Amino acid sequence: MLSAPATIATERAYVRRLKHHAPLQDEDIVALEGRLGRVEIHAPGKDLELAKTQPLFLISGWACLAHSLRDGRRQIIAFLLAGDGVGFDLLTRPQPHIELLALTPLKVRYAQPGSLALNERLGRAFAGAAAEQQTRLVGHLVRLGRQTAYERVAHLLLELHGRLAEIGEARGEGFHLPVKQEVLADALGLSLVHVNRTLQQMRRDGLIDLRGSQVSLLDRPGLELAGDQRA
Amino acid sequence: MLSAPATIATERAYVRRLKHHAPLQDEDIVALEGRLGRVEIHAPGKDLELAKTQPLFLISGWACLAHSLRDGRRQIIAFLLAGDGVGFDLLTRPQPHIELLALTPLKVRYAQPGSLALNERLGRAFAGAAAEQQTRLVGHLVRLGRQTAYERVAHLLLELHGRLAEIGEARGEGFHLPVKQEVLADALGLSLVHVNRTLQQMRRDGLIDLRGSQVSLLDRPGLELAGDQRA
DNA sequence: CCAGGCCAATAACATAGGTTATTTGGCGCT
DNA sequence: AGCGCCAAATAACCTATGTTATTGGCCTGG
Repeated sequence: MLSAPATIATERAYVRRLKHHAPLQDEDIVALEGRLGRVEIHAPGKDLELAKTQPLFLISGWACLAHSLRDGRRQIIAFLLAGDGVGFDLLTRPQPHIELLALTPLKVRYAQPGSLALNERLGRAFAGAAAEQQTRLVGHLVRLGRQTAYERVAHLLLELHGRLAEIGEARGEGFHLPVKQEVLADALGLSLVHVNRTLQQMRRDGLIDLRGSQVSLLDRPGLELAGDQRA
Repeated sequence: MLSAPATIATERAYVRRLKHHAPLQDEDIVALEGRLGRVEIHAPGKDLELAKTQPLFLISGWACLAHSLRDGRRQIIAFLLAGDGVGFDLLTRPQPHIELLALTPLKVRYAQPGSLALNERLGRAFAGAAAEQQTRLVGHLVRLGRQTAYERVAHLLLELHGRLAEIGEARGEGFHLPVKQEVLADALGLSLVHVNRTLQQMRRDGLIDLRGSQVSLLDRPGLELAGDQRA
């Protein structure tokens, strides 16, 4: 059982996420919660060992899925935020050589192994959530394949802001971006230095404000013009 | 009903594919076939309008999923070969702005809309197939984000050869690559010219042989050294 | 058998982005 | 208050890849 209201709100980001994709009944939630287990907190930098662990939901904090090459190059496959699930269904099913990395202090809740699609509605909810992740994956692929550094950064900032807004972690046009530029670089397929250059340029262009790890999207139309990838 | 044995073999590439992921019974196949419908042939260059169409299996030929940006830049998300399904489950579920493009004369077989996971076994088979596509998608992402042109080409050639071998369309270390270099470029996030340069270089390095659209992997260890992305 | 197209192959040049190194600016710790 | 550390910010230089253009082979249609 959960205690304080504030706790409830955050503990259940994943419920809101799932409800977003299918109209879940109270009984579904109960059934789902029945399959959820212990909560753990991990320190930033911790590798959660995707391959060996049970599926889990992110309660709070940022994580990422990353693939490292022999020589140390690293590609971040996806960012994971509160409410995101890992290890269910398809997306984020264990894959060779992919690690699940805590980027901030991370609170996760583990689930029983095996599908949590306990009924039709939950099935649709999980499928919807997985499809959403998949869409983001494709967007990321397009970024890496065919967008310039400037476009990639703009596109990623918009994506993150949108996702954070959905889970109530944005403040208007601003949000907290708790990652080093090195991490952005590994996500965007760029060098650390060039990420910095690009951020400076966007700052000079008046598109964003950046102080510490606080970002503000000052000129959303401008950012969308720069980053959007519609046909 | 199918007529000639040769036809059976190719018509059912998707059955072999699914069996690869779960031990299907004859009754499963029958049930599945019952939900499959008309066969169509499309000319190269044809956009099959992913969003408007039913799910389908590729019977023969090559296709791709592609995303085009406003200014004409294009990113190929995935290559699709005989036996691959499109529009089922997650991967290749209709997504905004993504087109399904025939790269060669293409024979496809449409399915009833809705899930074809008619039972437990079929469900696992489809999930497995989707997971496989997903793994490839992630591999592609790493290619685009963190590999050099040379590495990307090597990695893609190995992937294609592997997939073609699985469906009996490779000849030893060689295979037919029925796409223009422009298409490779759009898949690899490179320019046409640089793809050509890179192929020439690999040729000079004795890694591949290239005559017309026939490719041979002359030095597999060399290619793997160049292209593999294991940690 | 020639003309036109298409695509691979090159060449020459331009640039986005990578690399290495140095400086600056917080910020916690003693 | 001063030290040390880490990450952001810059600078200078380098290179992989992009761009634009030209050429040559090959096939196809007339």
